[in-house]
Amino acid sequence: MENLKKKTLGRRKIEIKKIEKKSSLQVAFTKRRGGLFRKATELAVVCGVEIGILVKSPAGKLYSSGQPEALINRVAPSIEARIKYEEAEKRRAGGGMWWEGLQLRQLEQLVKSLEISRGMVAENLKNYDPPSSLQQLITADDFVIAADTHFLGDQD
Amino acid sequence: MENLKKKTLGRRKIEIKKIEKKSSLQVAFTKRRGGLFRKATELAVVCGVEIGILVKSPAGKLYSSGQPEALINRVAPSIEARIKYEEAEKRRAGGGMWWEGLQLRQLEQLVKSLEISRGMVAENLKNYDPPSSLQQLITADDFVIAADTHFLGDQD
DNA sequence: ACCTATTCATAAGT
DNA sequence: TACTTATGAATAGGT
Repeated sequence: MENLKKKTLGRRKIEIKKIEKKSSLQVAFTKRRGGLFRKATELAVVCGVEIGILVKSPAGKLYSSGQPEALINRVAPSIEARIKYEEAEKRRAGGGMWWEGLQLRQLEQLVKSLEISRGMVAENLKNYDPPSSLQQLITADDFVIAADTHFLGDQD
Repeated sequence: MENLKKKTLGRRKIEIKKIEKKSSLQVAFTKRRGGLFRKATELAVVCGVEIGILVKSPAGKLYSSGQPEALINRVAPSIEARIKYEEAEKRRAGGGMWWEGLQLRQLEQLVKSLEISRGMVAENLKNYDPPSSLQQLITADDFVIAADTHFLGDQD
């Protein structure tokens, strides 16, 4: 006679809250990271847009999808804009913002440093093809860059 | 008598390739961006990890989920590490890398600028709470920062 | 924007 | 760790 017992209970509804059991968390992280990166790739292709994702794993490793280097070129301008805005806002409102303690020279230096790094990184990355052995150095520095399915290391 | 006609065809399988019809692309982008950000938030909560996402829309607007500012602190070290690695590699292999044209001083300046911006941004963001009116300036500069569902603007 | 049939993602179990 | 599968969740197309 056939075994009528179901092989699994199938997917079951879960609460969106931190999983405490370590082995379950590891499995969930791997599955969900894969799903997230796949969705991101689909969105990028289907809609023809640029996407960058960075995920720091429970073990502290860094995974990426898309063009994470390009993120600097996206984030830096927003920070510059914020600083410029808040500098104006400070004059109008009369102080009290977080950069109060900063010297004007420091502020200028920050903006300039962002401009420099943004420009140079963008320029140099144009014809940059990462050597695979780069992985080792980065791992040694406690930074693992893993592009989509090409992830590294034994954990996560 | 009941209307037996199905109300919709339901979801249908699609090829993962760029949608050309503009209105469909707009709808797909909005839906998929929302889905991606929701998934990212779930992953962050369920697994207790840090995530940053940036998406540039078809119209050029920038949307984010997670802590995009913090990404600088993740990406910058990897670029620094890359530069340091390749500097060593250059000496070993005898040249031919992309930074060949850079003066040593420029290289040092780049690394230093990344360190400065990383440190200062991290320090200052600690007790930073963005004013809502920041949105306007950033929009004017052709950059829209939209955190998850709190997105801005009329398009996308 | 809403609906819903259908596809897709995934929690558990093995 | 990889595979299975029942079920929950996301979404394509229509309205």
